[in-house]
Amino acid sequence: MYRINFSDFFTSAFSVDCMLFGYSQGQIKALLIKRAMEPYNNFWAIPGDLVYPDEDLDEAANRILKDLTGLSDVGLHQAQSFGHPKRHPQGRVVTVSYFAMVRIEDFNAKASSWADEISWVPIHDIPVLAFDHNLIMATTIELLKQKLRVEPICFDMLPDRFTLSEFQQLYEYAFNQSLDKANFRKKIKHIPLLAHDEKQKMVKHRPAKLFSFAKEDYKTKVETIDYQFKM
Amino acid sequence: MYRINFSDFFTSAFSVDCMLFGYSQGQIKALLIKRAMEPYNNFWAIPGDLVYPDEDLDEAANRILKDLTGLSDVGLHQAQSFGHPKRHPQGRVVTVSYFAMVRIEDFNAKASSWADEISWVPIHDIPVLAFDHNLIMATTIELLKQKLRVEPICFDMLPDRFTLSEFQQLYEYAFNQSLDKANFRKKIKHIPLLAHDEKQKMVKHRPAKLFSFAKEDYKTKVETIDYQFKM
DNA sequence: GCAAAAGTGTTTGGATTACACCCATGC
DNA sequence: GCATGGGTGTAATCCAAACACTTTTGC
Repeated sequence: MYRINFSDFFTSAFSVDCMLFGYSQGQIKALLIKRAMEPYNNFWAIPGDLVYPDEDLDEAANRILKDLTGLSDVGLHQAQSFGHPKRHPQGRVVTVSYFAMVRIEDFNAKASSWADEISWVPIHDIPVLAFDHNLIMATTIELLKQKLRVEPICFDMLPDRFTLSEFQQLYEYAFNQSLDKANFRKKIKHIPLLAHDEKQKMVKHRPAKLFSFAKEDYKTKVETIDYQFKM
Repeated sequence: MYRINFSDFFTSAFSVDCMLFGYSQGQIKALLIKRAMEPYNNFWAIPGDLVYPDEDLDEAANRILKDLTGLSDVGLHQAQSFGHPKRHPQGRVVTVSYFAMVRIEDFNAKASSWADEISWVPIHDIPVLAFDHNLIMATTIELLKQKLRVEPICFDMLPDRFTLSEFQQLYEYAFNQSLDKANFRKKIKHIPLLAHDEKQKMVKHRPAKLFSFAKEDYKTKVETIDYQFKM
């Protein structure tokens, strides 16, 4: 029935690659680590790790995220799986890629046992990476962009309180096109935002109003009316 | 560094589940097989198989498709991976789900070594399935619906020559809502279709014109202008 | 002629676009 | 006062929904 023994199928390992995306200085950035071990020693890579035999995929992704950032309860999104037989030099390792959005300012990502250096790199300037990580990165960034269009995940990257221009610039960077300010503001009218009395400070022009995303209102809208976030 | 030996990670297997979708009698249907072996003997299940240690994931998906239908060169779409440690009773098996569209009339799907019965089941009437296949099926159907909105994959399910009403009914069934005929025809104006002189036959009403999807024109449009299929 | 579905035109209101203009702040 | 972005209004246009109507076939 099979050309090998049944038990010979149970000789593979799994890893989870966990992409972190954040937003700062008008750019969407991905967290990369510099590997401090073979193979691909000293190459930039996507944070990832092997999955324990008794661990669920989501669990492993959360563990890696926790190790790297100290954060838990971050919304994780599964992207794609990659399984070329030769993709890992030390054996058959199929990897499942995940991604999550974080606020870069909220924490200090720390080097962990597998890395001695980390860096936030703009998604439009990704260098050559270890393994097949360039393929994984490119595929995942495409998925991120798709989700930016239909889910309010941008607010997980923006600061808790943000200006409408910051919001706009995020989309301008993601889709690499400039948008008309007035039209952008009309387009987002449907999104439940909370306007604060607080204003921007220390800017040498008219200070902008600060907003936050009204998550609860959003959830209610989704459940009650047939609301679909759209950008 | 790890709480188990490095070699103990290489004790897992992975499988590929390969959902086939087709369209007949106004319904989108999925191909299910009745298992003819333990575990879950006699349960309906998604066709799938273990992946050989030297086989890529896409390759395995193509192999299963070929075994089942005799078809190759079918557009396969990767959906999601499922890895709960207890999802398979015989060991750690992570599964990657794929789906593909086929023309049900074009071939006779045949029972294979793992199944003695197969059936095309409307996606709105899926029974209880083996393993965690209900979860996999539901997730994949959602993805199918998403792709129906932004990629011309419906034409892989429709007959080579179809009427505009058949086309419309496919979307009506998928999204479970009726659509206005006149408006539907305006909405699809942007899709490159080829009108044939041929007409529907053997119908007791005005025969409808037959169309096919102009795949080459579509590709050109995507490459030259910034065209995006949208439904 | 009648039933049934194919196929088309018109009106309306809401969204999208381009563009112009005013406002508040630091220096 | 001026530079810099914040913030808003308007008119033209496109698009989608609702609905009515004509056409072609079998019986």
